[in-house]
Amino acid sequence: MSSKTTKNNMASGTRRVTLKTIAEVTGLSLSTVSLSLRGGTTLKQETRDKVNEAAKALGYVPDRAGVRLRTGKTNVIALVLDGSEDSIDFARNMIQGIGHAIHGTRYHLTVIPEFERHLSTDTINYILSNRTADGVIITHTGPRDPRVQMMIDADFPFVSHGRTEFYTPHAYHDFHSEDFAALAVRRLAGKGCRDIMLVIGDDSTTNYHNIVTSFRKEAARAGIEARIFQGAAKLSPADMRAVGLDLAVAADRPDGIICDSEMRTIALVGGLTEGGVTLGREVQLIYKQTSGILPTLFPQMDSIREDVFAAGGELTRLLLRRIDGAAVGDLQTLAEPQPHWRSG
Amino acid sequence: MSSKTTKNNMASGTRRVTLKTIAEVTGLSLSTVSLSLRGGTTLKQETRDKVNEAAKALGYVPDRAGVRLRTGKTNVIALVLDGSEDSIDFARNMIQGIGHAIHGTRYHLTVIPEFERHLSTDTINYILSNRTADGVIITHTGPRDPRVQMMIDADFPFVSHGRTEFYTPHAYHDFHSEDFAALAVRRLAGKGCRDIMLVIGDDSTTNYHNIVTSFRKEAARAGIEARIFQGAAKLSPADMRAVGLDLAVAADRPDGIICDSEMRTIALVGGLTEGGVTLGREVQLIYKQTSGILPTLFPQMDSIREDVFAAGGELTRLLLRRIDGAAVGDLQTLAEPQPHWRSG
DNA sequence: AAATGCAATTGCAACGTTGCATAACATGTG
DNA sequence: CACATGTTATGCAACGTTGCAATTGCATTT
Repeated sequence: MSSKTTKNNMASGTRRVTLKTIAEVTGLSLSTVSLSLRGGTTLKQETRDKVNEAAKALGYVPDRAGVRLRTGKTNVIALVLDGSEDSIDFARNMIQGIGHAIHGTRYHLTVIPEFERHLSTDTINYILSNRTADGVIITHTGPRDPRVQMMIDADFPFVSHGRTEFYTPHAYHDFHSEDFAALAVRRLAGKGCRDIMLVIGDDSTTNYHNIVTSFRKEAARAGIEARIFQGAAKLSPADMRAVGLDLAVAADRPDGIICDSEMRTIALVGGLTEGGVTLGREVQLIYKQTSGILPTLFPQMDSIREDVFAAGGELTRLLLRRIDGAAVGDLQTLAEPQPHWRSG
Repeated sequence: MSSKTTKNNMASGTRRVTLKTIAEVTGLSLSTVSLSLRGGTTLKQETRDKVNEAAKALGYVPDRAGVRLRTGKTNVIALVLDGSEDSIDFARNMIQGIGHAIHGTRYHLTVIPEFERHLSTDTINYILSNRTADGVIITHTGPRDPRVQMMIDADFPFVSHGRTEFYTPHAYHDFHSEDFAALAVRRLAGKGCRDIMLVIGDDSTTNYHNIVTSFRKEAARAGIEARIFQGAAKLSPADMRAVGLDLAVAADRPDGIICDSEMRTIALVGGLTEGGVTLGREVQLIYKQTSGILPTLFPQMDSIREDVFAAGGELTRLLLRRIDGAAVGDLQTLAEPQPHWRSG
């Protein structure tokens, strides 16, 4: 007479398996079952086996709401997803990387898309005050990123894709942008370029500064002319294409270009080509690549790769260790750029 | 003596605001506060105002774990993210669309990346049996998609990006692939093509069949030759490029091509161009476009657009209505293809 | 035989919320 | 004045979990 009136029905109509169910089946108390499942060492081995068996047979999975209410642990990590369009399929790769890393753990991933960058502190504030997640992953980090500041102040577990300039250390995983720029400059110099240009966007990120600094330094070392085209972030693809066209026919056309974004590379190459430039001949171009499709599009062009899938995985592993209390000093890693040089 | 030992500390050290807090502040009982906040009409207006004021002043937000434990409502929607790479930035656009639609609601988005397609029923099964979300969004739906079957059987709220062939109706939002194919064929015919080819991948989706059927029908009506290049899904971008190259130099080269994917379009165009074909001259090409970057890359080529951001928003709205109990018959919508014809 | 020590198990309260059943109170009716 | 009626507010139990304090059973020791 109770099975019909029970609220706890699953799709199939059977009652949900909770600790209570296991307790009833095994004849043990609820507390014992709970303790056993959490690996209580004071329990008899026989008891523990019995509980494990029953849990497995019944397909027990701890109720997230129960755990969360009692312990405060959400078993959720939050990805704050920047709206940036620089890198093709960045979101998919990052999410797949995270997903791969949390597979088999109790963690779920919630994604919080960001629409307006200046409101990003609201997002973080919401997560902090509502205990929405156990940890946060942010991307496109700035040197004095207010989101980082907030989470440091709150002592909340997070990891940033990108470094900062804060005195207090924090967990991060970052692309080694300095090496990227240096590699690119050396490659261009090696190909005989004497007047190179860096096309780069979004100066709000730390990577921007790292690239610019390294670019200048390495060009100086190689003794070649180095120019920077800034503010590309605000340009639409069509405008960027126009820039490429202008560049192609300019009197002081550079003989080497480094581009930090796939989207800009596509637009730029379109303009340059339309302007009559043959890439790899009159102008050498090296771009930062993440998606795998661009090498197919531009098989003759050099590129340097960041593996965003791997970055997602690494960020996640760092974050989980941070959540488990690891010292942030041990949670700082860099990914080496992977050069893809064409024809020697 | 209790403030120090309290567990419920927020980052700032202040106690978390719960119904109890409001009850203490207003001098009302916990039950009354709860009732009032949920809009209990039996309460005096004066009381309700008092509660609302206090809640606002204290910044009360209902605890998700508490609500979830008590009611079973998770306030979560789950996006099962297909690993497909056909469409550039599909994931970002979809997620942003969903994010935009749930903004201001109590819903959060969790994303479950899918690695192996044949395990997709495990994912759904997990969600169903663990009450992980209130509703699910799936993409890349097949005609007899087992995920759909499962959720129909379980009477679980979901919406699919794509239609199915099941007898039992369900909520969906889909791109009008038939119109896409028809539009494309007519455009090619109008440009004088007499021998057109459809390059299409992944025959596991319903869209595949819709496109193929419509393509054949419309070509027959126009009285032109119609070929289909199948199985493109399994080809790498490099292989696809090779296909383009082969096609360019083939004796029976088609004079018009329709491509259903951005990634394949990029690779294909690369091969065709390398083979000496000038798109828009010897061969006309129309592709399905979602990202906005391709028109910059191929300014001379026609395309037909699906707005994935809008699709994400629409899917979400349908799903939320479904969760609220709307009849599925009212939750089926199609998005019209948006032609972007170049030069008249 | 009572007391001690130890191993193994359990009762209880709490986390924040909701909804039912009931209580308190004021007002109107016989 | 006793009683019913309606309005407004509240007590209580439950959702599933955890961790502490307490209990049980049993073998040793005094």
